[in-house]
Amino acid sequence: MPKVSTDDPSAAFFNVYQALRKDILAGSLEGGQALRQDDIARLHGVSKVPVREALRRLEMESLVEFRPRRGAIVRSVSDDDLLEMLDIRIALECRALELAIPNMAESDFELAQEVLDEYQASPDKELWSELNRRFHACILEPCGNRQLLSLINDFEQRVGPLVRLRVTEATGLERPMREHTQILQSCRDGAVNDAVSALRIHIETTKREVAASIRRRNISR
Amino acid sequence: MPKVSTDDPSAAFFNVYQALRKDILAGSLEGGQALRQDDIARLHGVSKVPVREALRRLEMESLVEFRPRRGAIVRSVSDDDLLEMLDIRIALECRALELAIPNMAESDFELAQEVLDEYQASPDKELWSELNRRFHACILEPCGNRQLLSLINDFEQRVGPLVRLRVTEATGLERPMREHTQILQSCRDGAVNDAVSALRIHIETTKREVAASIRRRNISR
DNA sequence: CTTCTCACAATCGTATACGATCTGTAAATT
DNA sequence: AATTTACAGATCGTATACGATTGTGAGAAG
Repeated sequence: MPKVSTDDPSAAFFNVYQALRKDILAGSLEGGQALRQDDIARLHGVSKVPVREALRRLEMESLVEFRPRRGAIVRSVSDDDLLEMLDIRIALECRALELAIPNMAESDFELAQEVLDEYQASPDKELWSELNRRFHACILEPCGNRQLLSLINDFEQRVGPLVRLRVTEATGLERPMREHTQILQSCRDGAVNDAVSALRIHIETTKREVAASIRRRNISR
Repeated sequence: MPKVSTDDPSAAFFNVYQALRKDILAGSLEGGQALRQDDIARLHGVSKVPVREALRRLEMESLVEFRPRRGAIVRSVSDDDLLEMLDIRIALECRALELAIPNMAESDFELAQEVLDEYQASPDKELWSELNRRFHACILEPCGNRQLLSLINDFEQRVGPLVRLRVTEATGLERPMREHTQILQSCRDGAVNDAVSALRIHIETTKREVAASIRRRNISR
């Protein structure tokens, strides 16, 4: 018996962290909601120490906010915050693509094309956002900059669900598909500037859609 | 008697966090060095709980690394990591400048010019890096994107000291001064593309200097 | 009926306590 | 002599305990 001891060393902290993060990103927890340490601890069958570590980590991610002597609350993402994050995403993804293109091999193009084909074939709206995510990951991954890819991934996880709430349903399949195809073609051609500006316009369009959605909601109040 | 109660609420955690962060960024703690929780706790006159919270926060910043059951160590920044961070800095600062220029007022130009004048007048090498930091902050601040500025600031704090170790002494005053002047002039002209590509070249030059320094060190081993 | 005061419950932030695991050293075995 | 085993000290990760602070509701004053 190996007795590999699958027991995670600092598992308690990490489990709480992941659970809270998942719930916050999924939107199950409303912004401003108080996160009582004792409750969370009991819920996960641990004590407060790992809970506080998890909350501190989430605080660093700006997912929760500590108020002195009043504990942690779920940080609500304002409209401005969301638009700011989209601007940052433009910066990060465009740079990544710029660095990625010179490194792309034929197999990268094929992989990206497969994702687009799957996209085309999928009637399921639920899958679109996942396929969109995979396409972006696919063309950016060759950049070889792990920290950059990690940053992009973090922002995607925070921005993605919020954007999906507003535009994915409305935007349809046609426009993103056309833009993705054009980006991939420019990558194939090694046309760095064309590809980057196509990607930039692609994300800027999303940003404008989000801004429009926000505008409409604010007007109709 | 106001009895404002200057006592910080969660001061213990924050003091430890800032002290450790300062030491790590300043390089007083070598990469790989073990950070013993009990020692740090005794040193700051607190218990382990705030220490662990501080370490978790530093872990999120990739400044320390937790090894299961073996505690935390100072994360050493590899040469590749440093070059990666400079690439990210290019992405972030160029985007910030692009967003900033349309928002710049005359007073912004004046402020930036003052920094450059101070630069010119300062014979003190120690001040150059600080003035360089202030110039960058100055022209990027009008972008109005708080999260972006915060990200840029984080990277500056991590990259700055490491870059300074290698290039500041060698590069002199003339080249940065010329590049800064040109960037500011393009900003004044509202020439966004010129300003951004000048800034990009400015940072890329730094990256090349760092890469050259690394190369030389590796060859002579 | 409204507003202020005050005590009590709830919660936070941190210290202390304790089992589990790791590391280093010295004896024991091959 | 080299490698393995055994044991002790150190350290980690977490649970429990406790003072401090803040919100809250009942009762008194206006």
